[in-house]
Amino acid sequence: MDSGRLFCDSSCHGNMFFIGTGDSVFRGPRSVVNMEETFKRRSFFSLADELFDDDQQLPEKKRRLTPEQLLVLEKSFEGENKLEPERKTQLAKKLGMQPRQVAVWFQNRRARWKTKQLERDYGHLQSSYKSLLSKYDSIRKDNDKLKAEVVSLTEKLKAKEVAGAPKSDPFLEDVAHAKMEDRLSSGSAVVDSSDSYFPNGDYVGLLDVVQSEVEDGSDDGRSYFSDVFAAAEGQNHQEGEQLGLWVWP
DNA sequence: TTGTGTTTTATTGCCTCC
DNA sequence: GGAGGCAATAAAACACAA
Repeated sequence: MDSGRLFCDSSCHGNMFFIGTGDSVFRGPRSVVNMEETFKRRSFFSLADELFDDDQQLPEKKRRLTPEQLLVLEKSFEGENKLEPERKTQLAKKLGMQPRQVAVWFQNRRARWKTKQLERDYGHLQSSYKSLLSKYDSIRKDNDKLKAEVVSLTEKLKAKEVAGAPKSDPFLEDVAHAKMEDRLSSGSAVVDSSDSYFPNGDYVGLLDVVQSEVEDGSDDGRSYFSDVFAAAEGQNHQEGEQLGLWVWP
């Protein structure tokens, strides 16, 4: 058996060298300059003479931490996920570990926590997006419905004009115009022949403008329902903050 | 038993902060 | 410039299906 022999053959990986054979190998940096430093930094085999016992057996394999050690480390991590030097030393002493080992455990634990957190954040964002999308679809449908009503009423007004309806009072036209704008901007304009603000008025121009804006895409629908989107975004903002997520400003 | 995928422990190199 | 953090990665340990 060639235990303890330093070699670097085809089994070398990257910048590593191996001591020992088969399953029991000790890996360290290939660089000779760094060897001594690396031996000092080793956690399980922190010094070269720790590698082998008196019987010249193979070095101890990398071992997992005991459940007791993990429990204490987890509790400590729960309290504070950053490790100040004093706490590191205390934990190492208490658990019979190298301080470096404790530091590495915290580092890896932070990495695991970050991964889980990203997964959670992704899930929350996905559900927020779905909820917003469904609200948007519903608003879009309402908008389509209103557009259809506008078209229908426009046609009725045109027909009435052709039939020779008398011109209305210019003052009443102004009032009706203002009311129409108000109802359109609030998104609540439901107009039918029995409840019309414009018994004799000519609002084809106004209606054409509204209709063309919607059709040519110069308005994405949000300007008509800005309050709804603001509410949805506000809700999302609140939810995001509650969940500790990044939220748009 | 063995092959394969996942988790855990550890190293390296780079970056930032004091 | 040294200490400490993080991302990327290696490899042992472990889990599990075939």
